[in-house]
Amino acid sequence: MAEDLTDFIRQRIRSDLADGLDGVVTRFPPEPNGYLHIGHAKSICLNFGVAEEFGGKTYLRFDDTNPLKESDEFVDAIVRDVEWLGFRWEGPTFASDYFDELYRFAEQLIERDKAYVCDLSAERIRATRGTLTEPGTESPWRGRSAAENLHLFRRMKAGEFADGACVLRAKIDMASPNLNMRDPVLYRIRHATHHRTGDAWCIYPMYDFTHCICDALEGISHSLCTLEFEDHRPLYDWVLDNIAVNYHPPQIEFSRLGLEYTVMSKRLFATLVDGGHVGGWDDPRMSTLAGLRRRGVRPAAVREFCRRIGVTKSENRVELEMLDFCLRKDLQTAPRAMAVLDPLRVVLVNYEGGGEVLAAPWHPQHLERGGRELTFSSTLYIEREDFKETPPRKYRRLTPNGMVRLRYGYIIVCEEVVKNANGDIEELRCRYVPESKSGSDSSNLKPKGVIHWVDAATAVAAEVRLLERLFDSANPTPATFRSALNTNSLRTVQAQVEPAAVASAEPHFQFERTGYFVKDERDHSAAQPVFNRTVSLRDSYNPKAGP
RNA sequence: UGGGGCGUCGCCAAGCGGUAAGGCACCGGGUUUUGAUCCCGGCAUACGCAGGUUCGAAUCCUGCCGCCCCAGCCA
Repeated sequence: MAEDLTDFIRQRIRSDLADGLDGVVTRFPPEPNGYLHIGHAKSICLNFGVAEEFGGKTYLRFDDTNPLKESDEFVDAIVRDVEWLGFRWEGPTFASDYFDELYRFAEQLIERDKAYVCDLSAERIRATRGTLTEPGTESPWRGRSAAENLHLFRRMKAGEFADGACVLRAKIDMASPNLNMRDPVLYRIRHATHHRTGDAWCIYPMYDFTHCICDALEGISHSLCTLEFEDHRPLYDWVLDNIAVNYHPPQIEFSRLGLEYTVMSKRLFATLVDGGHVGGWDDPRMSTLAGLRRRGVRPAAVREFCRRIGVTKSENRVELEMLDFCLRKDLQTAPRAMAVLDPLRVVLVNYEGGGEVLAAPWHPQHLERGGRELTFSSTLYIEREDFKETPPRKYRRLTPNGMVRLRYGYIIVCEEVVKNANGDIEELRCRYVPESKSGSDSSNLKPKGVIHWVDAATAVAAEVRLLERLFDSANPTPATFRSALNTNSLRTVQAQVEPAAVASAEPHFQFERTGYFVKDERDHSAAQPVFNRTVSLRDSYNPKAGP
């Protein structure tokens, strides 16, 4: 598999390798505080992708330094999703694995007079940080001796202080134009049970102190992260420059994925889940990996998508069409079946056969994959949409006295439209052309259209979930995403499905002319079939264009 | 009006001083018992703007303009 990706990160790695770097080591470092989404897939494909391409390795490292938000449930979900995408990792490791070492480095910083225990409240720290245009002011505790700081820090660790009583701060520069360098907090007190270390600790290191050290300890050759951490790089470097480590990874930033009609934040997804706006983290409308999977998206499609969007430092908002293209491309090889989503009964007035069976391949371009049998009888269902009393321009389906071919079956001609008292069409009475049987057609008739159908006698009733975008707005923001929710994002219909699709062990199907569908991983059973529409088929029907 | 980034076709994105790749979308046409797939063709005299350097600039320099990120004891 020759890769030809030339993004700036790969260029940088090639250059480092040419300069003597002895191996590529990356890491994917999620906090286990939620499920992964497709934005994470971009990072996963990048980190694991470059390691694979350059013969290196990738750590799956959980950044679990905030016990209030993290849990094993999320660890398990993340492991499952990365595995699903098809990547193999070193570890997994946890930031909490390094709590002892981290603590020792913190003491080292104190001994070197590079960190101090500050008794200011959170509010005072904020107030004295200054603003974007004004420098901050130094904490009154900044001048404490190393010995006193060490003593205090040990008491913090021993649990002698309440949450918020004090913190450990880096001693850098309160006048730095970079707010992150104005004596950032390194450790805070949290009397909370950690999902892995339990109650062993009551002080927890902050991200900026933790991440760079974990990278160094694991020998990460390229620490790839998103753009919002650019301002943190000086701090990343400062920490490693001021402790006794012999290795200092470079942090390289790229832009996160923006996708139309969705949000890209674990926090916002959590809000949707907790607020009951969706069925859970794996709701098929969610752009979480679990949601995409349940919707019927396969890992190859996600990887293809990530390959196509590239890696740069530009802000971006990718159109949904790009994702849909990748889904269809991947599913193009799925077996075909017929399902009528909105059934309209058709009675063949001149059909007297019984037990007739028609042959249909699983895939029209792969006859070697065999096929299935379709029963045929005098009562069928067709798509309500496939009949129009007054056809629009360029309509190629059934009309009064018009003819159409039933896919893999016969040509039929509509002779009568039966309506109920409300004027709604209740059934169509049609004549079939006996000599037009698919494969042995001697009728010489050339109908303009071909439609899908199922035999009412053998069709299986199924719940089909038609999923639309979760938001009406192409760009929902944290401020607007509640009001931007699309209230019609889930439409459930009672469909009639060809029995072979239900009987088959295959989960993914193209229901001809209506899209790609998957058996719902939670709710589907042979007795009560439930399908989700992964993506509709491309539709170039344009009555306004052309002749 | 601090600091850090980014501005190439509707969207994504190549390009790294030698005269604008590719993909998605869109528009034509062909094949087709899925208005699908597949195939062929079209689609930036132009690179945020203005100057400058150069034989030559999207690429270098200067100055503007626009957009994004940063004031958690979150990551």
